[in-house]
Amino acid sequence: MSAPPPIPTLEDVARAARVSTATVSRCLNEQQKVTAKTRERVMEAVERLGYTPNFNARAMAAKRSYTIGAIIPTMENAIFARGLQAFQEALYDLGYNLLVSSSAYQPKLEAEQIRALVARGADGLLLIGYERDQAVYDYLDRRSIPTVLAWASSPDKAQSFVGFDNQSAMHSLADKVIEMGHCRIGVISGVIEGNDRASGRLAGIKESWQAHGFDIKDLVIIETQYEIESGAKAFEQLMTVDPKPTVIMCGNDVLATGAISMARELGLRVPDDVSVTGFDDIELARYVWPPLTTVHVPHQQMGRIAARALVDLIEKRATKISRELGVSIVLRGSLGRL
Amino acid sequence: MSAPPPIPTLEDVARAARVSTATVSRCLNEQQKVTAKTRERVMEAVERLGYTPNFNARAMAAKRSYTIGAIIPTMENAIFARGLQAFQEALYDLGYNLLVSSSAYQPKLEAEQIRALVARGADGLLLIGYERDQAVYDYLDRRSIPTVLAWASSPDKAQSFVGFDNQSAMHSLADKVIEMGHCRIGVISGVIEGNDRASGRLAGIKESWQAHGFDIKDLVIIETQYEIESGAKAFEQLMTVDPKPTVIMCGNDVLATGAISMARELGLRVPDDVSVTGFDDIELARYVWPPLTTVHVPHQQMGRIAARALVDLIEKRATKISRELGVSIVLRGSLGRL
DNA sequence: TTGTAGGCGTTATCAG
DNA sequence: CTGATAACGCCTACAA
Repeated sequence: MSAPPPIPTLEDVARAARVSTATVSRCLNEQQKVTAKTRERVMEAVERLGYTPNFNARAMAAKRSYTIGAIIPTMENAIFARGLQAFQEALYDLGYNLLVSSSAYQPKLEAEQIRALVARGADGLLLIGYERDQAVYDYLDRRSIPTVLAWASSPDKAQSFVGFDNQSAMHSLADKVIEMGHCRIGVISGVIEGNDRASGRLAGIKESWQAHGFDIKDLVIIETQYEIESGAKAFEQLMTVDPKPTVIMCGNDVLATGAISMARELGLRVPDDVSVTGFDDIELARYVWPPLTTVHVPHQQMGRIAARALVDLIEKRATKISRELGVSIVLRGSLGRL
Repeated sequence: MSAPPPIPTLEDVARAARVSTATVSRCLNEQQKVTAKTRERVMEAVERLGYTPNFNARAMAAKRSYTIGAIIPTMENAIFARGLQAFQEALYDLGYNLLVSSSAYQPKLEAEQIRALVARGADGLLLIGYERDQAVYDYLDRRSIPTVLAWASSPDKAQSFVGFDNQSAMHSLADKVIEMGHCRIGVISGVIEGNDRASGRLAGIKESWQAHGFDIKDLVIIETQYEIESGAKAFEQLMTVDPKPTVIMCGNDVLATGAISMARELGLRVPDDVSVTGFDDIELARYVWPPLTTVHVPHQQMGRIAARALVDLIEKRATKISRELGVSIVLRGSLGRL
C-alpha cells in the first residue's frame, strides 16, 4: 500500500511524456531545439510528477554548475552584507546562483572553503582582498577557476579585481582630519595580519600623518578585531594615553560604533571632547549618535560590477578585469573641527 | 609542451598508487578498512597530485552530501547572524557543511531556494518559522528531507522545531511595559504577512494589552519592513498621533534602533519623553543609546541545538524534535517608568 | 526534431 | 584486505 517515496528522475519524465531523456533534457535547457508540441507534453509531465533536476548530476555531466562561490571574512556584521546582496542579485539575473561561506578572518579556513567550493563545482569565485598564500592562487590557476577579488585593489597583481584603494581612501580621510586641526590621533585598526584592507587603511593614516610632518611615533595604534566590543575596549585604552587623542580613527564603522558607545559610557561628548571616524559607511553609520564621519564605499555598485566581471571571465568574454572604484569621504557629526 | 591543466581524479590517484579506485575511496572514507601500508602509499599520491574529491560525484554515488541547507529571511542585518554562526560551527563539528541562502522575506523565493537546496542534495534543511505553504511541507515530506524550524515554536504542528514562543515572549515584555505605567503604546511591527514571528509578537502585545483591560482600538500599530530606516519613519509617524504614545514597542531591535535614532532627530529624549523597546537582543542593542530594553533570545544556544537536532533527524536517531527555549526580558535604559 | 549511447567521478556490492 | 563493476542522474555528440 505504501509506495516508496517517488523522487522522479529525468527518465521518469521521459517515460511519462513518451519521449527520450535527451528530449526532456533539451526542453529544460535549450528550449528552442524542440517542437512546441512535444515541449508542452514534456512540461506537463514535469509538472505532474513534480520533477526537480538533480543538480549534482547536471553539474557533473555538463562540467558546469552555474554556481559561483563567495567567501567573506564574516557574516557577523553588516560590512559585506549590502555588497554581497547586490552581487547575488546581479548574479541571479545573469543566470547564476551564489554560494556563500565565511572564513572568520582565518586564512587557513578560507583556503579550506575555497577547496570545498571548487570541489562543489563552482564556476568562479569571489574573494575579499588579495593577500593570501600564493599556493591558493596556484591552485585556482591550475584548475582555471575564474576569480575576482573585491573590497580592495591590486593593480600590480595578476588577479582580476573590482574594488577600491583602501590606503588612499583612508589617506584622504586622515588628510581631512588633520586639516580640521587634529594633531593627536589615536587609531583603532583591524587585525593587520593577513588582512590587506586593514593594513592598507592603517598605512593610509600613517602616510598622511607623515606627509603632514608629524612623527610616526606619536601615532597611537591599537590593533583589534572587527567587533563593536573590541572597538569599545580599544577606545577606553586610548583615552588613558597622555596626551589624550583629540580624534580616534577607526578601521571600520563597527569599531567606530564601539568607540562612540564607550565615549558615552565614559561621559565624553563626541565630537566636543573627542572625535571619531569610521570606514565603510554601512547603514549603521547614519544611525549611531552622532552619525559617523566615514569613507563611503559603493557596496552595491561593487557587488554588481563584480558579478558581471566574474561572469565575463567565466564565459570567456574577458581574461582579466581590473576595476578600481571611487570612494568618497562622508562628513557627519562624529568628526569635529578643533 | 604545455600540458592541459591536470585535475586529478580518483582514478589518477589509484594509478599513481598502483591500487584500485575502490581502495583509494576507502582510504578517504573508511580508513580502518585498509592496511596502513597501502593507505600511506595512497595518501602520498593524493598529496603529490593535489587531489580533491569531486563533491558532486560523491554526493551522487553515496546519495548523501553531508551538507545541510539553511534559508534565512535576510542577511542584511544581524538578526540571524549569531544563531547561524553557531549553527554552522556545531554542524561542522558533526561533520556537516552549511549552505546558506536568503529569501528576502519572500515565500515564493523561499520555496525556490528550498528546491534548489534539495536539488543540490542537501541532507537536511533549517528553515525560519513555521508559516509557509503546505505544498512546501508536502514536497519536503515526499522526499523525506529532514527539516528543523527555528526562531519560533509550533508545538501543535507536525514539524520539528527548535525555537521559542514569540507571542508569549512579547506578551511578557508588554506586561512589564504596562506595569511600569505605560498606557499609551505605539507599536512598530514587522510585516505580518507570511511571517509568524512578526504576527506572534504583535499578538503578544495585543493579548497583554487586552488582559490589562485596555481597548484594542487604542493600540496604534504600524506595520513595516525590518529595516532601521523603516523604524525611523514609523516612529516619526507615531509621534504625530494624539495622544502621543509614551512608549514605542518595536518588533525587533533593528526597528527599535531606527526609532531611537529618529527620536533624537526629533529632539525627543529616550526614555524621558518616550520609551522604546526591541526584540532579539542582537549585539547592537547594547550599543545604541540608550541601550535597548528587549527580549533576549538565546541565539547561539538555538543554533547549536538546532544543529544537533537536525543531524539526529538525518541520522535517524530521532524522528521528531520539539525544543522550546526560554527567553528573558532584558531591562536597559530605553524603557523608563512612567 | 528526436533518439541512442557513452561518459562525468564516486561509492558500494560482491567476489576473490 | 583488495579489485572489478554496476549504479547515481544527467548532458551531449552522433545518428537517424
